Formats: sequence, structure tokens, C-alpha cells
Amino acid sequence: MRRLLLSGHLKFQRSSHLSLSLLRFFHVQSAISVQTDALSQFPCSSDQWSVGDPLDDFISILKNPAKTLPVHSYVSSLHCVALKAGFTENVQVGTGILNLYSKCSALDHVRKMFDELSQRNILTWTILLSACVLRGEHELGLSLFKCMLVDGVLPNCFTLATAFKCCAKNSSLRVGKSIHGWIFRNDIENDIILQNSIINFYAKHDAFGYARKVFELMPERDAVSWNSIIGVHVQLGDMTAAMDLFRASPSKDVSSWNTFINGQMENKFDQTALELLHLMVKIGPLFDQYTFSIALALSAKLALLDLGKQIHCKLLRLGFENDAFVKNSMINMYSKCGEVETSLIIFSNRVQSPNLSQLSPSFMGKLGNTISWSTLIAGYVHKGFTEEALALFSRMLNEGAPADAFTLTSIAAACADAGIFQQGRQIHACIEKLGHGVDVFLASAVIDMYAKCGSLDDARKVFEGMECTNIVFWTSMIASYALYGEGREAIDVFQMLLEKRIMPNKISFVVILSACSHAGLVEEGYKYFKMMQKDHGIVPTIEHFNCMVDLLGRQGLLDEAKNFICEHNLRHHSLVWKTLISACRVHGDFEAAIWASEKLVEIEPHEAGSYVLLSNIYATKRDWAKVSRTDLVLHDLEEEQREVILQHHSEKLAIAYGIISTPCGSPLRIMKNLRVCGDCHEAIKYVTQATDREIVLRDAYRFHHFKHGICTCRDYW
DNA sequence: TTAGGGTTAG
Repeated sequence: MRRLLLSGHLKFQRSSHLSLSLLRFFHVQSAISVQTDALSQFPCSSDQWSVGDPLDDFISILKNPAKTLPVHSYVSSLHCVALKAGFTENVQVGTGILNLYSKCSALDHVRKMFDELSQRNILTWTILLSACVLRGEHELGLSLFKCMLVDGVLPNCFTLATAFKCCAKNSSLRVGKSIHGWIFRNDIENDIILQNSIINFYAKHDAFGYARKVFELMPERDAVSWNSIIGVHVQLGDMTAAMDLFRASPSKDVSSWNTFINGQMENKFDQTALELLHLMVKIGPLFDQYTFSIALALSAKLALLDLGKQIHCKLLRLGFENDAFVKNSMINMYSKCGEVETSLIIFSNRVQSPNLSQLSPSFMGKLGNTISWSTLIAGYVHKGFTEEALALFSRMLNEGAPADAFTLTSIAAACADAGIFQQGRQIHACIEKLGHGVDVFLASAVIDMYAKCGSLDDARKVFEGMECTNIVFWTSMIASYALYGEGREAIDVFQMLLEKRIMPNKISFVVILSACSHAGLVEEGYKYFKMMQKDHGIVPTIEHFNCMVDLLGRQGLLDEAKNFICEHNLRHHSLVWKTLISACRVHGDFEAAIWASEKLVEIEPHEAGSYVLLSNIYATKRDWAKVSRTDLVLHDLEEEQREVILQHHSEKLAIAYGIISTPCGSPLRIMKNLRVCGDCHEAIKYVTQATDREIVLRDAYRFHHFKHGICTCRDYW
């Protein structure tokens, strides 16, 4: 249709009115390449005009709001037309083009044009500041705002709102406060938009009292005001107040619902978010693209595939399937809910930009090309499809998409899962080269990757090379030590964390308790279990309780472990019984093992695993003395047979192959999917002594780091 | 004013 119109247009190119109408049509349709083609046919010399005033028509095109943000190539073509036709002397044309450059984030062009302007007024200054905000240049925006005041130009509400946007995005609480004071003192007209931006500015700087005050003093409020103040309480985590405000808001529009539902998710009230979403369908406004993104994110988080599919149908009916955000949320939802193939299909049909290099960064962001890659890769890693994720990553690089910090984090996690040290190291080099080394998410993932690939030293180097107060970053290092049974080192790092007044979370405590357990540090374990509740107000969950049962059980304090289960009313948790049974077996307490297994069968009468455990214990009883020596190998074999089989255990074979195929003295890293047996563990100790090599063995649960005849697990695992 | 992708344990 557009092509047809364009070819028709070429026949009548001498008619300026027809040219302009077509141009406007293409602009509204936002067909980028066609617009530019149409512009190239635009009659430029005055003798080509048949009727009417071309200047007026041109100005009306500049002011005509397009459905989407203007594209840079289209605006520069318009600019060329204006130059050729001699329109640029006109103030409205100059301002119009400046505004379009600003909207497509072409800050360089805006600054150049602004510098060349003969007359600067409040409008041109405001356009310049908006361009800075759109481009994320908030510091520059503020310094230009100050230049404007020095020039004696009095700001209006729009300019001030833009200045507050700059202050909200950087560390300018002081500057923003002084502008607010100036508005008060000079009795400047203060409209709703400006007041909303002031609320938002205070909220971004955690100055919630001020935000609330501005809201309360507003003579009139719109949906944005209400949403902003609801957002303040969401940020504070005060969801009761947020709920009251949401109910009280007289202007509940679709964005109010979005803000509130999203706030519930941010505060981990996913069930409430789900209920509100149902309520919105019943009594609320129609969904917009934000609602769809939020709803899909919620389905992904709760792994509710059916709900996700219903939302998919709904968005198809309402025509939101081409929105880049929504599409990306769909890719995420399908992969997190286990339908990786569907997410791949949606990914393959995603919006492709005509020419990425010509577009501004914000426009590229809106098209979502890089983001879709990282979402898809994250989905594959999440589902454990490590090889596929790595293959997608190299395809992504081949297709010229940049490796951003998000993608690299997922790839580092993939290397950790697969325990592939060499690839992990290459990824780390790539991260440093691209300048992503300072990203805290990425650094945490790299620590975890090195630890899980068998190099605790490299993990430690990354940790020590960065000053950081992020709790996940610290927990990653503590978990790495715990994984290797280095309980004392784990405790040292945990103490450093407390000294720096970084707040440990519930996972940090699971990690430190498990470190104490693996290192047999009972007293310290009790200390942290109490500290967690008393000093940090963290209510212990089954994971914490289980660590304590494990800690006591491993040390042979079986009665204490039993009492702990009873005292804390953990009888209905199968996990603690399994832990206790394992400890009873290690310490050869058959009676206690039977007792615990019977408890387990009571709780899980339909679980085959419970009966297998129980029957194993009965089987063990037949020859307990023998089993206590060989319990980790095979129960019913003759001694000679056993010796032959033990020689072929995969870790021994791997080590033998490693020794003959690598340089003397280099470390060996071995991975296996089962727990190491006692015989292999003993043998490896001798091998490290005889060959003077370090051997790192990753089994199903943890690492064994052998050096000079000693293992970090101290023979306890 | 509100939206999508990343890290730690078990």
C-alpha cells in the first residue's frame, strides 16, 4: 500500500500539497525507510510549488505527532529539506527540528543547532534539557540549567520539571532542594506536573517525609500524583499504607493498577499481586503494555504456564504482540515456565531493526534486540541447557550483538553449572576486556564460577580485587569457602562482613551454617543460629534448621540432633529426617537410623525413596561390622571383586589419564556426578603426595581439594 | 508515575 502510494506520489511530484499529505501519512505510519524515500522526492525549489504556502505545510508536518518516536534518519532528512528550501530562518521551523532531534535523543545535533540559534528562549532551553534527560546525561542537564539561569532566562514549569528529573537521577539532593526553595521564595507557578516531579525527586533520594509533605500540600492531584505517593510507600515496604492509598485514590487509572501490582511483586507479595491482577480483569481498566509486561513477569516468577498462556491470548486479542517489551516478557515467561521451544519461536520473530548503527541507544533499547538475546540465554541457563546457552552466545556474537553484562552473567553461571574452567576463564577475560569487571552481579557470578570450576584461588582473587558492599557478592565468597570445607576462612569473611556493617540475609546464614557444619564447628554454628534471630530478626526456615541438624549429626551428636528436631517442632519435615538418617549411618547408630527412617515413612508413606532408605538400613544390619568399613562402596560383593571394581572408579581413571597427559606438577581438576567413595578419597591423598600435584575433585555435593596428602574436607563429607 | 533480561543456599 505504502509503496503503491509512493509510486503514485512520484508521478505527481510537482504537487506540493500531495507531497506534503503523503509525507504526513508516512510520518504517522512511521514507516522509516518510506518516509526517507518520500522526503527525497520533496519539491524544494519555490518554482515547483503549485498552490498554497509550503512553509505552513512544512511547519504542520514538524508539529504533527507521530505514533512512535521519530527516527534520526527521518529527522535529518527533514532538516535537509528545510535547509534546501530556505525554511530554517523561520523560528517555528528551527524549534520544530530541534524538538524532533531531541525526541530521537540526537543530543549532539541538538547542541550544535542550539549553539547556532540566533535567538534562545525558554522553549529552546527546555528542549535542550529534555534531550539531556532522554539521553541519560543528567549532570550535563543540570549544568546547562545553571547556564540558563546565568543567561537570565526564567524557567517555566516544564523546565523545572526537567531539572528535577536530572536531580532525581544523580546525587543532587542538595541542588534539588535549593531549586525547590527557590520556587517557594519566588512564588513560581507550580503545576501538577512539576509537583509530581518534585515528589518523584524526593522519593528517589529516600527523602520520603518531604515527598509525603509535597503530596499533602497539593491543591489538586492527578493519577500520577497518587501513583507516585503509592510508589513511595512501596519503596518503604509499607504495603498496608500503599494499599490504603490505592483504595483512597479517586483517579485510579491503568497505571495506578500497574504501579500497585508491580509494587506488590517488588515486595515479594506475589500472591497479592496475582489476586489484584484477577481483580483488575474483573473491575479494573483494560490492560496496557505495562500491565502485560508485569503480568507476564508474575507468571514467570510463579512458573504459572497456564496463566502466562491466557495472558498471551489476551495480548493477541488487544494487539500488543509487537511491543518489544511485551515480546521480551513472553520469551522470559515461556522459558522460565519450561517451554523453551516456544520462547525460541517468539525470539525468532522479534522486531529486527533496519539498521542498528543508525539508531540512537534509547531507540535500540526500545527495539530490544540485545535484551531478547540475554533473556533467551538466561532462560536456557535457568533450565540447565548449558551447551545450548553457550551455542546461542556464540551465535549472538557472530550476529554482531554486543555482549552486555546481563548476558555475560548468565554465561558465567552456565560455566559454573558445567564446571568448565577454561571457558570460564575466557569469559572472565572477555568481561574485563569489555569493561564489565566492576558490575557487582557479574563479579559475584564470576566468584561462584571459579569456585565451582575448581579454582578457589581465582575466586578469592576476584573477591579481593573489588571493594563492594553487596551482600550477594560477599555470600558468594563465603559459599565458595563452604563448598571446599574451609569453614574457618568462611567464618573470617563472615566476620569481616559484620565489621563492615553489611547486613547478611537469610541465604548468607544458610551458607555460614553449612560452612560450620562441613568443618565440624558446632559452637560457632550455634552462635550464628542465635545471632541470625536475635541481631538480624531473621526467622529461621527449614533450610537453617536442617543445617543445624546436619551440624550436630555430622559431629556424632545424634541425641542432640534428635532433641533439636523435637524442640523446634520439625517432625513434619522429611528433609531433617533424611539428614539425621545420613548422620546415623555415618556414625553407625543403627537403632537411631531405624527410628528416624520409620518417622520418615510416616510422613511420606507414598514416597518410594523413604522405603528404599529404610530397606537399605535393614540390609545394612545383616553385616554391620563389615558395612561400617565399606558402607560407601558396594554392599554385597566379595572382597576380590570389590578390589577390581574399585580400580575402575571413574575418578581414579580420570586422574591416571590426567597424570600421563598433562605437564608435571600442574593441577588436575576432576568432576563426577556421584559422591566420591572412601577408597578413592584415600587413594587421591596418596597420589598428591607421590606426584606433588594438587587435585581438585568436584562431586555431587561439594569439592575436595587435595594437596600434599591432605584434603580440605579433613576426611569428613 | 508504572514494564522485560543477571549473582548467593538447599
